[in-house]
Amino acid sequence: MRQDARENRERILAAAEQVFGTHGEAGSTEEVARLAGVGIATVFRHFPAKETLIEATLVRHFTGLLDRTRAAAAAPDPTAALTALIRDLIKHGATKLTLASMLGAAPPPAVVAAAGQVKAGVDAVLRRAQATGEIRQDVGVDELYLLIRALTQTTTVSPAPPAVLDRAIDVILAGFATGKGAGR
Amino acid sequence: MRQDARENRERILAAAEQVFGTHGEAGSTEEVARLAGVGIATVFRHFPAKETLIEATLVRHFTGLLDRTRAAAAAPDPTAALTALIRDLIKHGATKLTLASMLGAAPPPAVVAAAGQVKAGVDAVLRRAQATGEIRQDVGVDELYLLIRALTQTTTVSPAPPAVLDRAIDVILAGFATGKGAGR
DNA sequence: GGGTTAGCGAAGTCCGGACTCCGTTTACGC
DNA sequence: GCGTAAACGGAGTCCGGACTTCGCTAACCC
Repeated sequence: MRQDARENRERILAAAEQVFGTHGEAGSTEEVARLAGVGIATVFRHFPAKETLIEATLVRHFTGLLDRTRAAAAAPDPTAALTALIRDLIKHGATKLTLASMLGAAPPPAVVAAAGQVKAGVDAVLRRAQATGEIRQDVGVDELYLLIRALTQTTTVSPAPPAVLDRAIDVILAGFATGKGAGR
Repeated sequence: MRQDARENRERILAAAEQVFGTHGEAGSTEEVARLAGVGIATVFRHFPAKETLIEATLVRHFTGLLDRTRAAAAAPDPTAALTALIRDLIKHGATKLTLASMLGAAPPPAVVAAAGQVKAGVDAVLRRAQATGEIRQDVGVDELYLLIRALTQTTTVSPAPPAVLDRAIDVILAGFATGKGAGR
């Protein structure tokens, strides 16, 4: 592959993350092309269909999340690492997880695999924190991941004031701490 | 207004809630018409633009939520009422709150008003529960409403297993209970 | 029960966005 | 530098979905 082609591909993916992240799948391919500074034909040469472009954008995005998750797994204090990871995923890393809802019921295997790796990474961080006894044992990564996804998605669609989001995350963290049975 | 017109209007709104709730704003007007058992022109006669239809659907929906909220405000045990309301809004009542994200940055005043009433209703229930001392004082309705919206939206877009959702709600409820400072 | 008119549905028009064609440009090996 | 083929961009085509038109149907009033 020629070097300019490689560069364009990267610029298209970056533009796509921006556009689809902001407008959801309603974002148009032409907008992506304009933002990337290329012609629309170039977009379709690299990604034969809009769906392909979305898929590649998602995989790229999840790969970025995976890096953050890996870093958390290696941090010294397990519980602090977990809470920091939760904040991190919700506030910075996962800005465009909304994308995940764009493929509906049948996401392509590559995306499922990438998302699964991230979830597995979060699971590892969670278990390590549970082992310290500071985090409840009776909840698993499914619940945590659901909550992360939910807040990420919602704040992406309609941003909440940072202070509100912070306190909402506090509530979740308090709910995950030990010292209280199942809520009710 | 003639009686058949009124009936059709109601059937169209019910169909719209179904269609837009399932497919988001990607749902087509034609689909709504088919589900309502009327011609597409009838839909446009009652609601001159798709946006108008969506707006009316949202107001109708929020009105339904308001009823549930009012009922909770009148229930005997404040804390039990709050937890039940949270579950209720997330699991049954708010199935299509996703719609709320459909109008983007500038929702029509009627929708804002309807949503505001619901939020005020939730606030009343929350304050009553806080007065018992069983619910943390350092969080407000903003955080609660954000979490409800988040879970509602996410589970609408990609349903989570009921057991997972239940436990996730438990975590939130535990986070709202007193007996632990701000999470961290 | 008959006239009137609000209300109806099917068959359109129109537009925006996904995708293609083709003449031109430009990176890269010699 | 120059030939060549990979890569490009803009001007299309095509389709699906929002909205309109118009001849017909049937509720309501008397």
